[in-house]
Amino acid sequence: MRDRVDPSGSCRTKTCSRCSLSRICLPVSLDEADIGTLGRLIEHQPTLRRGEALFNEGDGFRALYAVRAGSLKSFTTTASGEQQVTGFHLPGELVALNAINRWEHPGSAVALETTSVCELPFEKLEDLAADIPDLQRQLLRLMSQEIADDQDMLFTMARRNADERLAILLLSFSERFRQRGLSGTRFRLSMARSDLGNYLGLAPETMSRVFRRFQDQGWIRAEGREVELLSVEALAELAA
Amino acid sequence: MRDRVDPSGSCRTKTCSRCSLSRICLPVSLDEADIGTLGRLIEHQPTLRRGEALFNEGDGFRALYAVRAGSLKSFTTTASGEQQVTGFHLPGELVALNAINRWEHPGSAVALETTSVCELPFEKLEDLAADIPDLQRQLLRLMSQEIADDQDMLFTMARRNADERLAILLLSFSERFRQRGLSGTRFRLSMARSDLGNYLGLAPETMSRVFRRFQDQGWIRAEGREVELLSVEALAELAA
DNA sequence: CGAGAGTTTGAAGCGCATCAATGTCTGTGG
DNA sequence: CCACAGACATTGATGCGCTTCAAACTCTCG
Repeated sequence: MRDRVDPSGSCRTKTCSRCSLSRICLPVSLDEADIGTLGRLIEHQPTLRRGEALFNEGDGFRALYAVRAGSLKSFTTTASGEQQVTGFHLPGELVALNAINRWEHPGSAVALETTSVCELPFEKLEDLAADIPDLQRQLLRLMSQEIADDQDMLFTMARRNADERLAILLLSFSERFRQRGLSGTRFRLSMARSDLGNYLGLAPETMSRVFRRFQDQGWIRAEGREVELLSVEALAELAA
Repeated sequence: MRDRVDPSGSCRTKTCSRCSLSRICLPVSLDEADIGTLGRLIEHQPTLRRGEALFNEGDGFRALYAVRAGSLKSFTTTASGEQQVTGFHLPGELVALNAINRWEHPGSAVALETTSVCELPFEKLEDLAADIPDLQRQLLRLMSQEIADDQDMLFTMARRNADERLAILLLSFSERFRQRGLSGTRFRLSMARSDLGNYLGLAPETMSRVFRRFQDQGWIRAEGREVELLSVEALAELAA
């Protein structure tokens, strides 16, 4: 049996060494000793209820956050009050990478369910990265990947229709759940349809219609927030 | 008189110390000595003609590039041959930040006019960043800003109509030219309308129509690739 | 000067947003 | 445990903004 990553709760101590997420989180590629050092950096591991904010747009930036369990959405808000969802964050993923330059959060992050995170004070993380080459490299890699992913998303928004966008998103979640040792074909989306739609630049009504179309085609089964992918191939063809 | 950055040609030597772009490029916030060290990293300063590629999608990643003079566009290509422009790069800006993780370029970069760049071998840059805390910080800041900018662009694509998109783009260029000591109200766009449109997720015909609308409103004057902003206020209001 | 790329303009159609109404879930207090 | 409120989801009808197609025009540069 393949190694499994327990996505909820097996990292109860303020250390990375015994955290089941260490293979997909920041410590990836660090050796034992360095993982220990990194773990000692963590000062707080706040737990948030559904709807609670990890930070708000405009807040001062002090730390990066690694999701330990649960999930978050990031979003910006316009003057007129509308929201734009910029991303969803699953266990092992880093939040606030966009806040480093201005030393201020350009958007908010809110828990989509009961969620706990590891707080990584950024100045200390920087100091540590200067001492541990592998950590520096990993930080740069994660940020580089975030840039590549965002640019991919730009392409999706610019050139794909509603069906293709949803197919791409479903496959993205599938892959991310799989990496975390969960099923890649059956999972629970913790966010509302309207959040998914907002992220994809589509109205909630359109989301609903596309979900229906996919079900009518027999490609997925969706009951509320539970989703089952019945034909990954069909979705992949749409996404191609 | 304000300091001016000569955007073309005043950095003829393989050093950052005497480069007029050092105040907006990677060396920002480094001291004299460190700037010298950084400059010694530069091995090549290739010059590209219009249409020549700096690198192609799928090429191995070895170095970051800083634009010295001229301009580039980044883009990805689909299986079916269509292009998606992911960015335009002006002097002082870094190219290939999206290639670090996979050690491979996820897109191509092509010169929009005669363009020269400084090649920064990445592994050496990493080593140097570990020695020079300010350099490490600057690298992380630049990448963080790129993430924030891309996410901003995502918002633009998801929620803005054609007029608003063009207004936002024109103001972005205006600001970037201004930072480089050039006029923020009169400048030459080195890329085709179709590239601008592609970047904004709009058809070339739509670009043409929006340009016309802006001119009819008296907000801009456009003759070919020369653009003059007549009412920054009107554009800013659209972009708000 | 000529050719090909880039631009403009008009006409038609389609995809998605919007509006409106109904239906369904979730969690809370009686 | 049930009833209810409020958020969320679904479905249909309509309209608008953009794409697409087509054709003429105009740069640019070899």
